[in-house]
Amino acid sequence: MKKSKDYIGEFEELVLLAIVGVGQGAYGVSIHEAIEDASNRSISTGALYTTLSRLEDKGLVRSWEGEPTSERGGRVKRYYKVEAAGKKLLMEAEASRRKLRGLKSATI
Amino acid sequence: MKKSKDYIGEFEELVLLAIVGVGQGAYGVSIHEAIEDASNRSISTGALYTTLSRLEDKGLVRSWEGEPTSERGGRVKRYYKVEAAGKKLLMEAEASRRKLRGLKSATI
DNA sequence: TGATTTGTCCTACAATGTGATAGTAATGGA
DNA sequence: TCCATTACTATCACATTGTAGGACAAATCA
Repeated sequence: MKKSKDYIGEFEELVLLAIVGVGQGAYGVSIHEAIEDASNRSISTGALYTTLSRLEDKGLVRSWEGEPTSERGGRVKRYYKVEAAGKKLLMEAEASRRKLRGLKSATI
Repeated sequence: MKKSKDYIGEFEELVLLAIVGVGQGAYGVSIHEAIEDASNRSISTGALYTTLSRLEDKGLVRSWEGEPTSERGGRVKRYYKVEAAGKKLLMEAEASRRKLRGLKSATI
């Protein structure tokens, strides 16, 4: 876990939000699906796993392996959970935008 | 004006929001100040101008030179305004996040 | 066994984010 | 008048993020 900067990138934020949103049982495929649904853009799985691993390096998410299921091809899943540090950054990102939107001339 | 992607980066979004928020008379220094105030992090001017120029290349903002003022050192300012395409991307970014936050388990 | 399915991970490159630093035009005062 | 000072914009080079395209792994089904 590397020391993290004090903010997160655009895609990193989507990934964190997706993990929180999916909740229990968030893993690669379900996270991927949540992001594609919400953003209407297609995300390569490579992009997702790379980002997940960077987020973990920075201590913003934690992951662990589950049990293999008995579905066909039911390979072991890696589950993800957002750490407190990750939630804090999510809130800060939102707060910054809210402040800017709150300026007198903001109309968006 | 290059063809833009269908989303904007984290800092780009702050810059766009700041321009909208500052409104009439948004220029380098006032935008810089708005972002630092809202985000509680210090932004180098280089980062800002580089980003402004990229946003303009992508057609998301427009800029024009103002008149020199009569203040000491009152050099010509370059004013900025967010174009419709920029506002659209701002709304889409917000919409994606809102959808993710709206998932059943979202608690943030 | 081997084709198929569900999943994860790696690699290489593009785009974005950043500090450091330079440059330009105006003013004010010795 | 000329230079220090002020207000601002701009460029460079490098770090960090974002991304596609496969490769790889393990389980099931026939």
